[in-house]
Amino acid sequence: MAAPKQAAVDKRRLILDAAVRVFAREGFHACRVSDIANEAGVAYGLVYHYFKSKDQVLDTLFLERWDFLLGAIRETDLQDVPAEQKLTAIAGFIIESYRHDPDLMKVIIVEVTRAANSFGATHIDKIGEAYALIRGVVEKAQKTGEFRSEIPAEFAVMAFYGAIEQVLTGWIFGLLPESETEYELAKAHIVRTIVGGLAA
Amino acid sequence: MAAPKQAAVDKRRLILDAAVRVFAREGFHACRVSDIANEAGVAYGLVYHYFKSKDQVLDTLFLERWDFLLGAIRETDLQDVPAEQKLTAIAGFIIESYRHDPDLMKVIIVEVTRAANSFGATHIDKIGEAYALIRGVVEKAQKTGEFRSEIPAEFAVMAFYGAIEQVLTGWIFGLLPESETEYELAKAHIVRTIVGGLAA
Amino acid sequence: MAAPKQAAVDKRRLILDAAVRVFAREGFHACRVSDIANEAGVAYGLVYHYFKSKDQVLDTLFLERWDFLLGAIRETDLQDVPAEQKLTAIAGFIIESYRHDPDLMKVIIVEVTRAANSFGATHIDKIGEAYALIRGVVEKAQKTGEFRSEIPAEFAVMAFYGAIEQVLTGWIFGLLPESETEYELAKAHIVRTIVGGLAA
Amino acid sequence: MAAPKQAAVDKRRLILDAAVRVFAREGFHACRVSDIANEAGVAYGLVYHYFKSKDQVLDTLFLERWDFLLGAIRETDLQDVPAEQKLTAIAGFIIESYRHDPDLMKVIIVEVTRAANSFGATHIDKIGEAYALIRGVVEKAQKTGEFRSEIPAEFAVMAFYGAIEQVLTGWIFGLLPESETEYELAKAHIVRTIVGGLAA
DNA sequence: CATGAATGAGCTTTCATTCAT
DNA sequence: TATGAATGAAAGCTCATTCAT
Repeated sequence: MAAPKQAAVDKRRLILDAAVRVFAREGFHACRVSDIANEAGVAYGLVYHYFKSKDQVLDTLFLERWDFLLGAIRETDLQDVPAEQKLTAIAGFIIESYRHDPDLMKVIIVEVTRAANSFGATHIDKIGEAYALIRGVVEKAQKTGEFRSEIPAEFAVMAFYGAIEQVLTGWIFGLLPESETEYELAKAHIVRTIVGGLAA
Repeated sequence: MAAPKQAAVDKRRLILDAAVRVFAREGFHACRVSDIANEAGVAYGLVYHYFKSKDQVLDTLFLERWDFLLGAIRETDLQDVPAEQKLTAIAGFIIESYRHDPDLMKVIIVEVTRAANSFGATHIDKIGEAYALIRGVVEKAQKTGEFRSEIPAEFAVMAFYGAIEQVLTGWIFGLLPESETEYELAKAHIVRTIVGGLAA
Repeated sequence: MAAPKQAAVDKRRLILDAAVRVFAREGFHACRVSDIANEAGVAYGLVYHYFKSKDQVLDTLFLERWDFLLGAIRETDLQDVPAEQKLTAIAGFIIESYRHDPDLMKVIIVEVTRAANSFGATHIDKIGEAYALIRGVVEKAQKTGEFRSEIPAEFAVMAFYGAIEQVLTGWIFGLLPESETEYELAKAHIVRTIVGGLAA
Repeated sequence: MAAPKQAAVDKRRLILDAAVRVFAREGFHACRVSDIANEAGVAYGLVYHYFKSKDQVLDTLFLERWDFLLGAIRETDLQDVPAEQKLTAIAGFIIESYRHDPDLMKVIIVEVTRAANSFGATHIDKIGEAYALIRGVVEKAQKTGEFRSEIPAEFAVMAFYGAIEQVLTGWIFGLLPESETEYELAKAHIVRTIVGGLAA
């Protein structure tokens, strides 16, 4: 799948990037393949030259990013630092992903991660892999006594990941203010909430 | 718009209930109106006798349930109990909603609450209302000193609500075990995580 | 078909009159049977109590009026007056019909008289009857020498009837000014044009 | 919008020509888009590749022909000949249009020119333009004394154009005999009637 | 007579996908 | 590679008509 030629312009990349914008703006179901082609400035037959179907375009976008995320989590997990710091790194990575390309994260959350009847089902294993990795972090912390064992690791993971996705959803829906500062604050606040708790 | 007659069988209700099952099983976009009619055991056109469009069926389902949820949160907020107890009540109500009708909550979360480009946008105000009510609970607790003020209320709300939705998502995707006991544990764990934190 | 009871209100008549307004306003194809019922203030099942179908409503309206027109032409033809006077009477009758109920004449012209593929075909004989009667007037005038025989009677009839229908069409489309005076002038002008010609 | 390539066969033209036959045979409302596609021997969707809707197919047919008619009238008006000769040319052009493509003229008259509630309303300006041009011819003739001023030009136009349309309607309904000779005679008779009058 | 819930065939339109060039 | 004309299945929606009450 690596770009076979790296021509003047990589049309395949052009199409993928255009698809992100179109999926984010109109939604996967609402948009047409021709919208993607128009956005990319190519004939829409070309989309089918590079991808088997409209679905495969989204699959590609998701997998590219998600594998990157899994890699980042794995790497983080290898560090010899407190679990809290690891969770901060993971939350930070996801929020940086959003900061870097909000449209892509919007598409991934809205069209894949929560789409239980379509892409969410297709990629359930990949999605579960992320949860499993984070659970590893939590479980280790519980063993070392950094985290209390009272709360099952699975629940802890869901709370942690759900909090992140919800903050992103808040930005996506315009319900939470967005700015460089807000992004930074979000990283800290999420982990502080989940790890430290709201109680005084 | 309420059933004007309450005949032998309320066909309108029959259609709504069938729609929940069909939307949950196949997804809103993937299913056809005829699937709903078949599931309800009524003629195709009757769906359009009671509802203006396929969209309106989902709108109706969402609003019915969401207004009920808003009412429950408002009522909870009136109680003179600690914030933690209020959050437990709210989490409890949502999880009970899921226990009572998992299909309906699946549809609401998957097709509305996270559907930024379609129904989520339509019902953004209603959705935001729920967040605002929960924020009220948190802010009051911060004023009384029950919760620390360090974490902005908006973030706290997102963490709390996101954790709940994510647990539900875990059940929906089959990534989290489901049972009567699990439902009960979930209520406690979520609030304990958000309020008490994961740290030992 | 005579009103069987002549009740407090003749619902059948109510429906017919409502149909005229609705057909005129929205067109036969564009309107729904329920529009007629609403306009008449009755349940739309009642339309089917009095009429076999939507088509039959228009058939009834057309035949009622057209038979009246045929009667008027026949009567006119019996008079012992110059052909010009007869044509004036016929044009006068049609224009009076329009003045009395513009909606009905609009419906008859737009939905029947020119509707070659639907009601025009159904009622072709009735329509042709009118032409035949007028042709009789012209032919007699040609025999007596009042009209010149150069122009075949069929053409003369088409010119005469076409001129009238076109003036009505002008009113219907709002391309010709409408007023009591205009109606009177129209009667005279049409016959003067057809009989006397435009030439100085 | 003109065929950009002029391929082996111009499918767009094929569809338009097929539509004329189908509209004429079955009527605009009664026919289905698939009838047009079948008649043209193309796939269903191709109609929508070239036209936005079924309506637009008829719009296109009407405008193509009507603009041609307007051009012909304008050109005729520029000639320095008696008004009677101009009217003969105009009537001649319309009748030639019918002779050349009876189906198209049938469609234009039945589905547009008299369809007060649908296409007639849409194209009211274009239709009125034709009347205005003819009125110009009449008014000039009235100024020069060729025509008498007694009859308002608007009425004269309606009589003239109505007579033509009615003769065409006669052919369309099969109430008037059709033949090459008849077409020629019609041109002369119509103008002779309107200009010379029926009176001896 | 009168009602309007219930039916379902049939329509227009959309759009992912194919394929000849 | 690149194009966009061509395909046709599939879906939402309308509405004339029926019928139980």
